[in-house]
Amino acid sequence: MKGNTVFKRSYNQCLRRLAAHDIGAALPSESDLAHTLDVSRTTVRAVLASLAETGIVSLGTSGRVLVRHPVEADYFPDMQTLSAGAAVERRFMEWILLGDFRAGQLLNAAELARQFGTSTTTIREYLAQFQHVGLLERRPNSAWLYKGVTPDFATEIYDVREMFELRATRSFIELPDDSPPWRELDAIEAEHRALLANIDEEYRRFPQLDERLHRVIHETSNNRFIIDFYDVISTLFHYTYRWNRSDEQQRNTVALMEHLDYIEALRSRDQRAIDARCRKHLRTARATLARSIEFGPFRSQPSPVGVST
Amino acid sequence: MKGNTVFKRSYNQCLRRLAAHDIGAALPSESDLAHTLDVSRTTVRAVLASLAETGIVSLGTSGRVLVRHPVEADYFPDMQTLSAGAAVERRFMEWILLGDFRAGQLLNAAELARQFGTSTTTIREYLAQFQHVGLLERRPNSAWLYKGVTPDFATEIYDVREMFELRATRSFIELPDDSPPWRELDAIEAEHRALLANIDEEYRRFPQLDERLHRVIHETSNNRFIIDFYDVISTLFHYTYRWNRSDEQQRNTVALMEHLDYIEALRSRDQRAIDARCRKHLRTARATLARSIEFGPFRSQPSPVGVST
DNA sequence: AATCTGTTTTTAATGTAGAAAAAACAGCGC
DNA sequence: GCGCTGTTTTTTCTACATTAAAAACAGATT
Repeated sequence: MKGNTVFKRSYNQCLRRLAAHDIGAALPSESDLAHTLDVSRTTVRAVLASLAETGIVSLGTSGRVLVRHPVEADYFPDMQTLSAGAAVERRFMEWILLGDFRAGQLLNAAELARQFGTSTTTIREYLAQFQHVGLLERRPNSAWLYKGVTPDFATEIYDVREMFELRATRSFIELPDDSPPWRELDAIEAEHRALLANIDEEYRRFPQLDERLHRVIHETSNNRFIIDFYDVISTLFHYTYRWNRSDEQQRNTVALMEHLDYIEALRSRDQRAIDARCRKHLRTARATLARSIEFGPFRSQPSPVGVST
Repeated sequence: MKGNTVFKRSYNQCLRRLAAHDIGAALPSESDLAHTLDVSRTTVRAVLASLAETGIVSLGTSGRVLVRHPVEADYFPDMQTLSAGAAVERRFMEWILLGDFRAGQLLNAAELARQFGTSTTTIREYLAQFQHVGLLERRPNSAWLYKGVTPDFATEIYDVREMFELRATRSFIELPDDSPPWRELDAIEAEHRALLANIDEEYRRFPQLDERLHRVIHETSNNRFIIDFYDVISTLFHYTYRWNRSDEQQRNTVALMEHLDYIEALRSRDQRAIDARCRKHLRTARATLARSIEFGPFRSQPSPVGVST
């Protein structure tokens, strides 16, 4: 039937909020909570009922009142707070990109469902979505084909990425200096310098910063296709990044410097300079991905499940 | 449960082939048929069994033999030969793009299922696919939002289209003159001239020719993202084309001429000329879409309410 | 040995059911 | 009127069941 992950997530969120309240303080109204937790009042009521049952809140004379602070054991495990679909997405990405899975192999929906502990319906829905990442191909009335993160794939995705990012810089430099994206760029630049100053310790923070820089640029494009495509890139790189950890600090340092050059070019608002710096950085990133593909995913835990040839 | 559309489609295909056979002639082997119809032998056997039952073939001394030629009544209606998913796709596109449906409206899966005569599962799977066309937005645990074919949408889709098509011309002109895409271009050009010579009668054939030209160019890109995107464009335009039929012949004539210029530029392999002609044509096409949006879909199915003006 | 056909086993497509969540409704207090 | 809570109605989500189609298996025929 239907999992109650929304309830569990809301319950946990609610507990976190209550931790800041004083004992005996009155809780906000149901509609209020519904709005802050971004769920329906129906769910809020279920949460409140459950909290009352656990004895964390109780009905005082004028509304609900906090009886005791929540402890660690009151929370639901984090794993259970992802919706079935989101859970499948994560497990699937890890399985396909970090596991022992080769281009050209066929996927079996029933097998995956068993392994991930969900129904085939959920698996199917997710696989269908995943087609658009370009890694899966559906063969009607038959299995799914994994096309693999091959050199061809890298070329294709980077060709599009370059077009889109260059285009996005055009809209970026149209914005006034005091617009939110430029403010964000200031912050990003500052973080770059901070990170470079302490690169030996913190070089692992690079991917998160990289994502932030490229995303703020893409988002100014105001183009849903460009932004959606960046979501694909972002997800993908989150996983392929782990394939090759050799020279990681060295590579991140280079990329950070390229970012600073790129940012400087953006500030100059000189299209030619921007194109040059952007292209240069993406060339480096493309080469990094190409190397990662040579390495391939770690073979730490080969799983023979759901595989056929 | 599961529709038998594969069976019906194969049955019809089989009948079409038999029409060319002589009475008494032996049929090909099962595996042979399975290969030519591109289905499994299981399906072929079901078709053959059904044909035997209808008396169209019978088991002679040495294999199956054609008894009588099929007549019109033997075929299944074409409508039934689309898989549930494909049928929903078509009905949905017609409903959303040709029907009275406004940007910002919410879609109700159960309602759609009832209206289309399928299950909610099928509807859901299709709606999920449809997100990436950029016209629908999913709101978890709630309805789907139709974002509408708005001027913004037109701008966004054409911005990407222009980038992609220009990029595709780069790979196109790399190919040798005698490669299949250039052969196809020759054929397309010839059809353009033939159509222009008889434009008064045949101007309605333009969309099909337009699709052929742009597709052959996009496909040489060898980039799955570019090709997938052209599928989106192609589907979309197939429907929005019907929104505005004023000056149709005039508009098609202009577009055909622009195509010929574009083709000429491609032959010259001069990038600058190609860019100019391609951009010019896409500008025209973009303006046509913009005009269509002004007209909107509210013409094909006049509302049953009130009197005509 | 290779190809054909008859049979059995798997797997994907899709409808249905039931729980969770949202949305709508209704009465109450101010 | 406005916001709050209790109740009822819809709608989405997801497990499961069932059938169509594919794939695998096996004997027969050339």
